[in-house]
Amino acid sequence: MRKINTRSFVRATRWTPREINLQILLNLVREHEPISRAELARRMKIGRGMVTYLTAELIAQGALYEGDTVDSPRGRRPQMLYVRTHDRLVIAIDIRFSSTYIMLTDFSGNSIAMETFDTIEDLNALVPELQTRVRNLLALHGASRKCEGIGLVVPGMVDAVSGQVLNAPQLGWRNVDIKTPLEEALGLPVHVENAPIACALAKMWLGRPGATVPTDFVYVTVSDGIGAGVVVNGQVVRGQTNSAGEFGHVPLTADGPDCLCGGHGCLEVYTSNLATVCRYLGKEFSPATARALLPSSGVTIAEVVSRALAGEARAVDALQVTARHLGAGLSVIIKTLSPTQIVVGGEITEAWEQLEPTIRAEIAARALTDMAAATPIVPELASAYPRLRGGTALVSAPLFAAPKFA
Amino acid sequence: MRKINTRSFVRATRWTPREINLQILLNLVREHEPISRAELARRMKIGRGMVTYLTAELIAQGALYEGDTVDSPRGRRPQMLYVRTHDRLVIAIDIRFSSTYIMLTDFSGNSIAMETFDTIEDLNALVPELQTRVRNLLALHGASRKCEGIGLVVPGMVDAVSGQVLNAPQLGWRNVDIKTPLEEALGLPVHVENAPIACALAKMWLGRPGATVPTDFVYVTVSDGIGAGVVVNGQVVRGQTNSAGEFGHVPLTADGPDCLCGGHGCLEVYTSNLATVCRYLGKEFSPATARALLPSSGVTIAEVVSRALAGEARAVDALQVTARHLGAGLSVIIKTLSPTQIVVGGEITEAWEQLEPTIRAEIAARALTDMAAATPIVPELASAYPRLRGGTALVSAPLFAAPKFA
DNA sequence: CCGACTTTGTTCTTTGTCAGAACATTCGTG
DNA sequence: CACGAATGTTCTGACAAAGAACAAAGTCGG
Repeated sequence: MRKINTRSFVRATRWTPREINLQILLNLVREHEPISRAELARRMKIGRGMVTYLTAELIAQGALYEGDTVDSPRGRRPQMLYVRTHDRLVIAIDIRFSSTYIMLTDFSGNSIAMETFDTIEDLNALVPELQTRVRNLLALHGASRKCEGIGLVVPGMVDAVSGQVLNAPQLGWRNVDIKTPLEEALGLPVHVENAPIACALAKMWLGRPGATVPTDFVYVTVSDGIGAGVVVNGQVVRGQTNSAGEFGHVPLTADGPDCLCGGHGCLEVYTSNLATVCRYLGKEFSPATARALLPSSGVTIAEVVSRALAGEARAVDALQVTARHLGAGLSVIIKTLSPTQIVVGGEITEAWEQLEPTIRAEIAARALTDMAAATPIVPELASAYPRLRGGTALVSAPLFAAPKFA
Repeated sequence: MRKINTRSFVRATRWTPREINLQILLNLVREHEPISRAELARRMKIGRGMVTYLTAELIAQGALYEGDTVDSPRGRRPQMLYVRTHDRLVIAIDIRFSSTYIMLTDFSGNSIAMETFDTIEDLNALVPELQTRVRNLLALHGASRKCEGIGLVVPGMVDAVSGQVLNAPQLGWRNVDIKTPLEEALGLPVHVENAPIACALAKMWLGRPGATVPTDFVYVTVSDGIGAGVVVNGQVVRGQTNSAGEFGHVPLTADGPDCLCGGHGCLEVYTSNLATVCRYLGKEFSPATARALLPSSGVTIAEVVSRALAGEARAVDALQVTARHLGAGLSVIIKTLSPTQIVVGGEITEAWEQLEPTIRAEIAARALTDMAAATPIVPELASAYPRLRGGTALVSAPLFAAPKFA
């Protein structure tokens, strides 16, 4: 039950049913590809004539294409329909604290080529660098295929409407508009988004075909900070100030270690990668000491994880404590949003077999109901490049999204 | 950007634009009443002919009615349209721990008559009692007006689809189906809903005409427990298990007092009315002692509030501590959902002038951004009967909700 | 090999709504 | 009292949805 906003509604016209049904059809093909017109007609409960009509338009638009006919037990052999993905390209860019990743993918997120370079914080240097690299990538691998846009993923708050980066502390960016100069430099539409939200979008829109895709879930990223992309009713929750999902700064204790946010005992000071590495090194965690200590120590979270996997007791213990606090944090999410699942991303997921029992036990101990205790917690490995997949989703998803009416 | 759920979509038909535009029209009348056809045509950017056609259908349905013509500076005098509310009745029922309230209202929530009786937990006795009382109310005040349904508000989790009360600890109900027997007894549709959600629905659907109605907010109820109704994008968030919004059991400290939920240091053990009264009495709070102590002490939360308003230091202090913790709890809501406003309901709001500065200060100290710190916190007085208004909204809102497509 | 049957896909006709023009109504004004 | 201006109604054309009829392309059994 949704309330109509009488200040910004979209009135239906004579072509509205067409728009809606085209979009439903497109999504049915996406999720059941390959699929025949007759099967689509059955699923949509419309006549085959209508399907012919609608598919013709989508094929003309270049959204679908016809494949071969396939065998059928009897009767005329159906002609299969596919979503056009392989010759529609997307540039996904993931800007992180130390490195920036650029990936050329097709429309469904398959990687074609990837590059990395040291992150450049200065916009005046970054944009030309991106410009040459993107042009090279497209010249080398683009062939005759068209690039449909750029998805830029940033570790910080992004304004959904303008695409401005409101605040990205790791890059020192505040109210930075990278969208406009990049669009001018490359002549392609640029979509900018916060990393956890982009990861959530990838999960929702680029799931493996056939897999049940959740429409109510939370994607929690564990890296230098803790972020979350919240999806409710198949829609991302941004909140009034684009700052929804800051579960990293929910306090677990009133008197815990100080946090950069000004609070104390935030989830982040117990479970961020910085905190885990500090714990491994046997040092008290504080944001200041962590920044100073870690680079000099030469120990990274990946190192801690691999030592834990190798069985080193100190590393295992450090991760166990992280898991316990993470479980406490996730149970806050379960209590407040009751999602159908929680996806956890970040380097520590490589050691998921060690973490999971502890996380689950912690959640079970704190859950209000049995069903809440059983909320699936799903790891996503860093090797799947979730942020870059998110970049692709930023460009491709809008073309599959539900039209907005009323 | 919403994802289409390909397992449960609603296909558009030839009548879809009509359905959508009828609903937009109805809502425009609701919010701008009285309003003429010509004005509606301008607001919807359609021809006046279309408006005549659509309003004729709504008038035939009994959703609108024509009022008098009014003066205009020049030209033909416009004929005003109104939403039919005064002769469409709703029975709102609020079942609470000690008392049950029944209110007969019109469609927009105006009270016509009200009754109270001691709550009966036994369903076999409760349903006949409600049956006779509702029949009497309708016979006395109903006149020739039609009652459109019953909105039943319950302190506990309710399954959105079946209307079953899954768990209402204050009433000792577990998987209780009150909807079916009540519908059979009275021959009217019955809508059952959890109290904080019902309050949120009332806020969204029965706001004063002209007031800006929020579509992203959280309604927090402070009573024997802490509950919350979460509204995102104009839709209530129920979560997988109808247990979203349990902010009352978010822990503020890891080692605080035990809570009934099995956790420790939950928001509820610091800010519920039981906790506040215990604090006033100078007793350590625990759920068991509170239940035992409070009835014998004879002190209620209303008493503590009125003593605080009279300036009694102990009462003022008890409420200040509650306010401090409540501020901490609300800042969790702000961080995780970033709503455009938070509405606080419950007896303690009578002392809002004392509470507000403390709550605001606590939120400001914990907020991540200036805008988050400025999130409006709005009190709703118990004297406005928010739960009963919620009961009315349960019946009337569905008739104004946006149709679901794609 | 051929006709009966089955299923897919296309084309054509009917139906009903949207959209906009034309028209009727009702007021103020010179 | 004609005229302009605004509101409200009616009429007509255009066009998409719905569904029937038809064409296409296969299997199967005799």
